[in-house]
Amino acid sequence: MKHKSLDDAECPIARSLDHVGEWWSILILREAYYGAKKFDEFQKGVEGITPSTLTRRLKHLVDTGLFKRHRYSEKPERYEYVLTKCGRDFYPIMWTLMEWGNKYFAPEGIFIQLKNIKTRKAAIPFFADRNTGKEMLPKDYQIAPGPAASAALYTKIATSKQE
Amino acid sequence: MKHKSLDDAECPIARSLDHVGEWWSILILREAYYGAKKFDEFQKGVEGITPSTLTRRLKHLVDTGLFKRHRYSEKPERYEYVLTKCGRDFYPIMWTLMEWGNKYFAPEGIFIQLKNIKTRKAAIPFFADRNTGKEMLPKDYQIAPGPAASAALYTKIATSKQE
DNA sequence: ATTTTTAACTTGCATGATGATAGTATCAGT
DNA sequence: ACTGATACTATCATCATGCAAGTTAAAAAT
Repeated sequence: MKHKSLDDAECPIARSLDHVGEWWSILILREAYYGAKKFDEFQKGVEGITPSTLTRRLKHLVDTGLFKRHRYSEKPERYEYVLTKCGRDFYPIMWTLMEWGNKYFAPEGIFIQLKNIKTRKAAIPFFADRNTGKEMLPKDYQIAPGPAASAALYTKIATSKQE
Repeated sequence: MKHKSLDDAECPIARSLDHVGEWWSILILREAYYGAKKFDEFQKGVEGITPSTLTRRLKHLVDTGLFKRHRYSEKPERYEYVLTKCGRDFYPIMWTLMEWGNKYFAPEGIFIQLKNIKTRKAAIPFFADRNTGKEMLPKDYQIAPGPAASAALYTKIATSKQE
């Protein structure tokens, strides 16, 4: 789809989506977390993606800094796609998407879940605030303008009655 | 974009994306968290969206259970879009997208952030595991097959070398 | 009484992105 | 020479989107 870049929007959510908001991008990242590095691994893991789309998406993810394209073979020219720090730090979004999906869209039961590697116990993740050490509940927090917010954004948020 | 539904995929991430994976959807949800309910509020808040796309997206979000279309006026036929529980429970994904965007794509500084309503202090969210009460670090956790996983999925995950 | 405004869309068209399918290029091994 | 692995590229019909304008219907303003 044609749509303008959100990279200059005054909103970190919009900017994040500018990097991973297109179809397939997050599924490609999921495969990377599973350990995929090579083109074919992504193609097999992400069911239904066409090679041309995979090429485009990988290129975009490399261009915006989530993957690094690394040449792992000289003679036959071969590349692999490895996550950068930025790409690795995407994991909280992956985890929350997984939890939300498990909660609302898994009537047949849980397909995948997070497990503690040592104890083998399924994790029950929740948000906590480092200031208090306590759980962050939506009723106690709201989105507020930060130091770099423009006057317009400030007004927009100030006059909104958040849920 | 034309693409098959991921609703039957054995992956909660794919299923979640089936609901909110299209362009604009998450931005529309963001506006809902700001308090938007009416069509025009969404259109003003989500910069650049066209009314036809907004109509389609709202319809999809209503169809898949994130919003409820509620008639708030009889004489002039008027509807508003209110979040369901499922839609409200999307907030962790919104929060993590916001944090990730603030961390990597906000060179000018923070535009918006989460604040504790009482203390007015900016939150520093992190994941904790209810089993241990401690922070969940990616190195200690991995994606594992759940009770409903098929043999094929089990094999796929078992043979992957996760990062 | 007439005009303007508000609210919630719909319609039509050109453009751009995607899915399906097939094909290319290079090298390794048999 | 042939097969297979790896990493794509090419073509084309179809679908989704952006853009701009129009619609409906009531309320509010003049």
